[in-house]
Amino acid sequence: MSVDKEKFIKMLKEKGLKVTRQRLVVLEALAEHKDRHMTAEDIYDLVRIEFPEIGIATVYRTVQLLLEMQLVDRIELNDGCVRYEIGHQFSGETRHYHHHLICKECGKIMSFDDDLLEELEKQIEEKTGFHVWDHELKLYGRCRECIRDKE
Amino acid sequence: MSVDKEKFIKMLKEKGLKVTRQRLVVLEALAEHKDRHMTAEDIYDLVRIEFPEIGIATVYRTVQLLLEMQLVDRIELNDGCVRYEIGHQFSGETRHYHHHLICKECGKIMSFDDDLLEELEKQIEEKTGFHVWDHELKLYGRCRECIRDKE
DNA sequence: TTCATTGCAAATTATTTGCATTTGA
DNA sequence: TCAAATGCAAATAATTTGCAATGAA
Repeated sequence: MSVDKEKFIKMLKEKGLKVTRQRLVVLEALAEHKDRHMTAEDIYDLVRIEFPEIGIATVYRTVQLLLEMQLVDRIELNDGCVRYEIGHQFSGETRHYHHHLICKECGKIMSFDDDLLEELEKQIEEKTGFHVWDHELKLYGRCRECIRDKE
Repeated sequence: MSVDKEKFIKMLKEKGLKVTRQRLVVLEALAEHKDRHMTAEDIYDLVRIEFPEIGIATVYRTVQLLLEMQLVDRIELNDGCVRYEIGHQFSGETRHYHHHLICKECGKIMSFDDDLLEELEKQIEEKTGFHVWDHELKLYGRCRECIRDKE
């Protein structure tokens, strides 16, 4: 965690931006809940526990900044809510393939990593001339637990 | 186009719902602009040309109905707008794999069909026990035209 | 000190809802 | 005829913005 924080601080300074407690606290909340895929409200609620004075506008502004810095990713699960998760890039990986398994029954979201789409990207580039930079894959279905509970 | 309309009318009647001009006009707008990936506002603007009395609430309600009937799909391109497109199912295909190539430069959205992910789905089911019903894939990058213009 | 950042409240945007009126079956 | 559907306007929800006060460099 603290390594991530150092990186963030360095990046802020390089950009001539200020290192504020608000910014650090929002980043921490995201880093400590990689799995939760939080909305801005979720982050706000979490962050207020240790920083009650923070305003939700600051959370939105910080999340926006983190998106621009490519430290977090934005996900929409077609339920109308925008969610944020700490970028895989940030966790030390080279290219960030963040795919999601979304259970339509319990709403749980699982992440998984895979390189299978590189072949597909290559084919698309050859066929259409479209150059792929990044992709996002969502798989909807039923998770193991929900399948078991229904049997 | 008219075949689609007949199918929709049949489905409405089966559900005991009424066939209204508003519903037909919204469906038509979507069918005639498969490629446009329109927001509710876009549909509203289009539909008002030939039906100025229509209210935007009716557009929202109709689109909602079409989603429930699985005649249209919902897409979010991570630009904050919810968009709708006539379902591939509706166009006669069996399973609807609607993938999108999104150009980050000009914003153009291209659809393409592919079955390559069936193998991936199989692997996921084996490894995680998650049963996949449907998937959605978005590929971000630069389209052929934008690449050419920059050279 | 000094300008970026913040918190607050008001504004904006997208979508939904209540209700009186209209309309399709 | 009569419940379902519509249009309108008001309500809600999510996000953004203006601005005076605050705080990091």
